[in-house]
Amino acid sequence: MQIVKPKTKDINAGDQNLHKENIEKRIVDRIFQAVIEQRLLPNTKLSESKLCETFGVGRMHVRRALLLLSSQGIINLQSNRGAFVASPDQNQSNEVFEARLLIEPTLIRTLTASIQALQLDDISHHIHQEDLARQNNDRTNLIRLSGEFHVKLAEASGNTIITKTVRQLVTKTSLIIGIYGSSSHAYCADGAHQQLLDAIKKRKPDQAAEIMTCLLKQIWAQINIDTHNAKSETLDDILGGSLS
Amino acid sequence: MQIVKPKTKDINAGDQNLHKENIEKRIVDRIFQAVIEQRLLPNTKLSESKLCETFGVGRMHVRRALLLLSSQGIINLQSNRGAFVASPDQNQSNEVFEARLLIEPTLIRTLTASIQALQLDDISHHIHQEDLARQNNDRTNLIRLSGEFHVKLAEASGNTIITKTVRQLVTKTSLIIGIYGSSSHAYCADGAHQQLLDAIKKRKPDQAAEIMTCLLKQIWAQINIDTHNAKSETLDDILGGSLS
DNA sequence: AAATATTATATTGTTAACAATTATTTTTAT
DNA sequence: ATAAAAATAATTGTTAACAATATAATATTT
Repeated sequence: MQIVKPKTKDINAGDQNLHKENIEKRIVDRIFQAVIEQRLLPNTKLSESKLCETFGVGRMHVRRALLLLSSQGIINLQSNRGAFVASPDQNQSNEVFEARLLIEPTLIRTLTASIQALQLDDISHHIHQEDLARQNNDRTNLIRLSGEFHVKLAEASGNTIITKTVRQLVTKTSLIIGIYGSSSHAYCADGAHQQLLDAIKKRKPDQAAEIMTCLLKQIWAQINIDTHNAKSETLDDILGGSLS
Repeated sequence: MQIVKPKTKDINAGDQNLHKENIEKRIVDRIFQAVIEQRLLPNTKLSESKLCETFGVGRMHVRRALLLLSSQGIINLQSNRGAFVASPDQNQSNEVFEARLLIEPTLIRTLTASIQALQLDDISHHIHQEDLARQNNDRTNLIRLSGEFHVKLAEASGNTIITKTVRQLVTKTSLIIGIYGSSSHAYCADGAHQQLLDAIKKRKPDQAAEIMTCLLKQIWAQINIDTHNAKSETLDDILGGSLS
């Protein structure tokens, strides 16, 4: 028997080849992250050539990534015009909160029974970081951490389908807050996450679910208030100041 | 002012141009449908050239559609090998049922309060069709109708996010049944859908949610039984018959 | 004849050129 | 100077050729 001919590709297959298959998904993740952190605001145009430069990939991969983002409602693809970060209207915003209210309280309820001590510690540490951001009035980080808290809870379920769905909803929530949220009330109420954690630790599923419900409803209500205020302000802006 | 030059494209823009922007999504829907109806079985290879012929579109659109299907877990893309209809393993199967148990009972509970008479009639008619299929031992149609029943309920919520999520879960369930389900118990129990409808009509949210929970658990349990049986059969097959 | 090696074929992955459309700038006319 | 028209540039959409890989078929060796 002869010596097996080494396949040059497999030998030097380090990180590059491992990830080469998921270029589109990596681009999608990066854009997701930028949306969550509100570095990418609604209606921002995502031109193909710029994305090619940014990520150092060919146009094909960028276009495929944009298709994926479009299918998840994070961007809108306009024919012959390009890709724009989504700008959810009132109706879409309601859909997001309805979906979150449908999923997350029940998720917490089931989680209360199954969650492990290690995961609880991780979440506890996360809440501490949120507190720091709040103390420093670091709004950007606070929005990101608030969102990631909910994703972390979903991850604790160990269910990748649920995790993916929640991440999508959280990302859209970031967009909604970016559009409609005032600077004052754009994230989860102070202490709510700690209360949630306590209820889980005490293994009180109904209480935990109730806190989650209140939390989400509060954000939703605040956004509706902000929207209402923003609309009247906008009207003034459009009509302009005094005529003198 | 001159007469505006007519744009030839817009004038004859019938069905063709209207839909031309969503070629990928239309391909995705067709493949979804084929999976739900179990015409496309797990591990079936979807070659690009054949799909091009089938749908009469270019390779680019097919490849983009395959990417979307892959991102939803309906197919697997293997590098340089092609696209294969997903074949969920035990773990993925559990994730699907856990997700359905998380979403659908709560969905029904909220639906009980909000659903309209017209939608109830539509669902009633749907159940009648299911009964017909059952009487005729038309397993293929029964699986399709059973799945569509759950999608119809999601649609009744008026929430496109929920609808999309449920459709995805139902489609995966069809795959799972295709793999693990025996011919006898591969769809929702007889009468369960009618019971569900009755509970909704009587505006009993808890009862409706409970029925849905039982229904899903029953399918899940049956699949686990079937899987167990299938495994021992497979072992015999692999080892072969007597040695004489 | 069976197993391996080699060649040929078919399929997927990528790139680059081209076509179609939109956005921008320049020109022209009032 | 302003507004419409024309020309230019930039961007997106599509196609087709090419490269890389895997599968199938053929030939070779033991």
